[in-house]
Amino acid sequence: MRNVGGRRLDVHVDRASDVPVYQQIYREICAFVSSGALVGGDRLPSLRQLAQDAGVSRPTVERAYLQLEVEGYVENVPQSGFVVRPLDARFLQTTATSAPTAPPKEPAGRGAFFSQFGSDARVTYDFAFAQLPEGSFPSDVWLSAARDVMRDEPGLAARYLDESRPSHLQRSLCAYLRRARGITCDPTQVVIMPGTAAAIARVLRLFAPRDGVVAGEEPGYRVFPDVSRGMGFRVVGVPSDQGAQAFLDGVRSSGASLLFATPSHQFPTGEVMRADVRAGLLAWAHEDNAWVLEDDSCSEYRYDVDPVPSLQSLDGGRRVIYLGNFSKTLSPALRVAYLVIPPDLMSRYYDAFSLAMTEVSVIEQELLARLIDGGEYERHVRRLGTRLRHGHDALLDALLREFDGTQLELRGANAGMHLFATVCNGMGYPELLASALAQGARVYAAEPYWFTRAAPRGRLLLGFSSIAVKDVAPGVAALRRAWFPRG
Amino acid sequence: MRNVGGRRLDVHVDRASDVPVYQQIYREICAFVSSGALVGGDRLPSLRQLAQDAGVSRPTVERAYLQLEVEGYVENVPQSGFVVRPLDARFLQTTATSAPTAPPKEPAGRGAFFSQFGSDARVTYDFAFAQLPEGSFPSDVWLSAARDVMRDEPGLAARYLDESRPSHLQRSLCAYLRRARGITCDPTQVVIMPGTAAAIARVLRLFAPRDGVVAGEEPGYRVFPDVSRGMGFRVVGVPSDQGAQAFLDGVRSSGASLLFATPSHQFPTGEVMRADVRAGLLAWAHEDNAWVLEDDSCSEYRYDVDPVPSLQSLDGGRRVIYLGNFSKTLSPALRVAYLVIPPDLMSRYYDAFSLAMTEVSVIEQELLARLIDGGEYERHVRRLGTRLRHGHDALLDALLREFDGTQLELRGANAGMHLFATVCNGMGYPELLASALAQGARVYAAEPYWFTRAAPRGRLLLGFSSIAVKDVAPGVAALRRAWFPRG
DNA sequence: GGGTATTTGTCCGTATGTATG
DNA sequence: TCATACATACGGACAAATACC
Repeated sequence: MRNVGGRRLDVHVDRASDVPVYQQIYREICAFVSSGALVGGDRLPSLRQLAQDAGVSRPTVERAYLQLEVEGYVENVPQSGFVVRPLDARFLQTTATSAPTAPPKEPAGRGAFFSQFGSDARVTYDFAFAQLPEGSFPSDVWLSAARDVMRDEPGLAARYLDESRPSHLQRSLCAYLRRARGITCDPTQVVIMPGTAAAIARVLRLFAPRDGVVAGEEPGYRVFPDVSRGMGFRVVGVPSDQGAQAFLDGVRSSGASLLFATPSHQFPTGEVMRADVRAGLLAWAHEDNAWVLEDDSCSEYRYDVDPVPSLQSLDGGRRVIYLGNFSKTLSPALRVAYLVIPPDLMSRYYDAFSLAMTEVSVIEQELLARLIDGGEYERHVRRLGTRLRHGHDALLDALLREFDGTQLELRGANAGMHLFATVCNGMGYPELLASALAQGARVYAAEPYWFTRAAPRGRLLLGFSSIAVKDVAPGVAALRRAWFPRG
Repeated sequence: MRNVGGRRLDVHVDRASDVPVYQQIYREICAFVSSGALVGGDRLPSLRQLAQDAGVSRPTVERAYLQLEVEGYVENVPQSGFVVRPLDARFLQTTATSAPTAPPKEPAGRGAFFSQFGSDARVTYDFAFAQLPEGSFPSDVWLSAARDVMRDEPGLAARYLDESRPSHLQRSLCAYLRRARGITCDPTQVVIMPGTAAAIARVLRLFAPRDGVVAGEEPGYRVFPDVSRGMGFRVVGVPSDQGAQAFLDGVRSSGASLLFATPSHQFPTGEVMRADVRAGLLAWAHEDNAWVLEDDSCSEYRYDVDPVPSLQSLDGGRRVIYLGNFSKTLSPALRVAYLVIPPDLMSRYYDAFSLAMTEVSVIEQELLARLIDGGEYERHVRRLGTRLRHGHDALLDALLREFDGTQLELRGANAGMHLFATVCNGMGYPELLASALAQGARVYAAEPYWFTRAAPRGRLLLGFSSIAVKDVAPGVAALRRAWFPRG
């Protein structure tokens, strides 16, 4: 056992430093161990010795040694001294080598993908399609509900959630879905998830890996095929833009055990799934023991008639997994979605997720539940709906005024937050977007929503939810100048 | 084409009903279609005809017909009439059959699992081990930060998040982890996840399905093996309670490419991973091209020395994936955890999650970032730390007073939120818990934290984080009465 | 077979009670 | 408290399709 107490251990203390003295001593000895200057079996200098050598008080050294002992660098032999433990220092990072590494490069295209949704100085007229109007979030009722939660439930934040009983939000959503969407279910069937993608992934977990094929509307909400493929499923695209027969044929021949669909407001076409198609879909699900994952997002906004009923309500919730969220009504920033699991899937669900804890802030859950119970949520949705209708009417008017039917075909009017347009001027997607941008207007390509076939030309999304009503007419005029300059 | 206009369609309107007249008409016709009373090709009565028959005005009928048309029950032949579409009604739920189904049965044991964490009238002294003190959540700074966010960022809630740049919270956490835990990373390496389980699942997604074996400390945080198995991994348990050599041997022979570990505060034993073991672990990771998932939860609370450094900092973040959360510092109800992905895993990460959107409320993220930036977070953690120390000291004192070393062995003192105790009275787990409960005290079995081997007898968790200090001494006396009645 | 009367949907507005802010 | 907005129900004028003479 080498006794380092013999030769002097060179510990330097800088009293001017911001780092406490005991930490300086601790760090230097750590560095000696990492660098091999101190090796296993070496004895540290005695407390008094080092205190004297470094010119500090004994308790200061003691504190450093205790830290070293707790961390296991040294062993404290009672009434004898501190002995360094043997240690394989080859891969220990010393301060010298811990230079900041270069930030990892992100893949090409990622930035472009996200920044298309970001702000851009060149854009005067942004026909964004899933954003809410600036300032539409009900901050005041939100904050007041937050105050109430903090006052009424002081223990909520401290406790781990007790998931043995349905939560307040599960019960509130169950009642809301019953009166608003005709959904019949028990609160235990309601699952709160952090966003639609997470909800889709959870549903897919009930199917992997036995049933390898799933189907989704094409064009359709892109997240479904992306998540499915990421989890190892094969995804069949069922044509959602070529009529009822093509759709049902596609479903029947898909061989899938799960179909993702948006019956009350197809994304991106904005159309309603006809009653006969719904009936055919349910017949398929019942006969082939398959399931429909109904994404009911945006069903709240309907400007000519009442909201169309959910597929789940037509089926009595037997073969339909229901999926909704708050992204289009309160805020996409909330990241809250909810599933209703059919009774016959619940045992599968419990097998996989019986002990899973919720992944959504319990505080925000309680808050949401109160907004729903108190009726503030539905009032807010109604108010927002009329606001959106003004944007819808303005956009539709302007488009019909500036373009004729041979130039622009429109689908999905009277609902949602966007129109689905086909521009018939022969331009490809990059050209359509770039020429609009050159006139100060931003529109969005529908191309990404095809995922197994090539997208047809000229399909665009024109959102009316976040653009100011006064900007709609000049924005549409800009689009006409961009696409039909001689018109 | 049958003309239903000929024979009268029996539509009854109840003017006393709460249901609007137009909806009553709509519903009745829907029911006729579902039941087959109206079939494909039938013509609906004309607007005027039905209006007269039902005794309502024409626009009312018009409204019902428009709803039916939008939903696709009928086709509108312009200026001619409404024709019913053919439809396969076999699986359409009619109102009669949609009786509420019985709530699905949950599996046995689920309720028991969760209710062990719930409240229980028999419990006077609850030594809960992961709960925070009632009222410890900083409601006032939270609410005031919420107000600030709503005021300063009115657009935050309306916009979809732009993930092309690191978020505020990513940057704040990066700086915090650097100063508090010695972590060197770029903000792009920080991933915000909705809870620890979700974070573990995301890490595992980087390894599936090529590397089928993962390893975890045993006993250890139960969520890791549960999530891993749920995702199809084989989990090897590495003994964490049998000394350094057994642990390192276990790691080396595991054949795993990922090890889950809690170096700064092993769960549940509460001990610190010694420096020599850390060095050996890093050597294994570097030599075998394996990765360590370091769960640094609870590292903030250390009552004798400074918090012990993270394994990630010793490694320079090369082979260590760092995992932290706010469950033990702010609130488990928040459901926020964070990962730091090593640079050499980032390309794999981008491959899988490049386009993934965050799953944590952006509002809460902004709020957390402000608490961190403003120093309120660290102040809160310090304040909570001293409060927990009082509980720790009281519990340790009481245990050493009531029990002697042959009756009760203690581990993991001076840190965390619980002590790891071995009761040497020959009782099994049910008996230990039940006898304590009979005296009004609740303690927690460590049994679930063994997942490949049988748990040894008598290991318990005694939490000191949420019990009132004044209750500690009588609670411990109750335990002594329960376990050593003659003592 | 063409003009006309009738039936049909379509579009315009208005009144009223209720809920909202 | 009161003005406003909204949902519901209603009536008339118009135009296209159809049936009939």
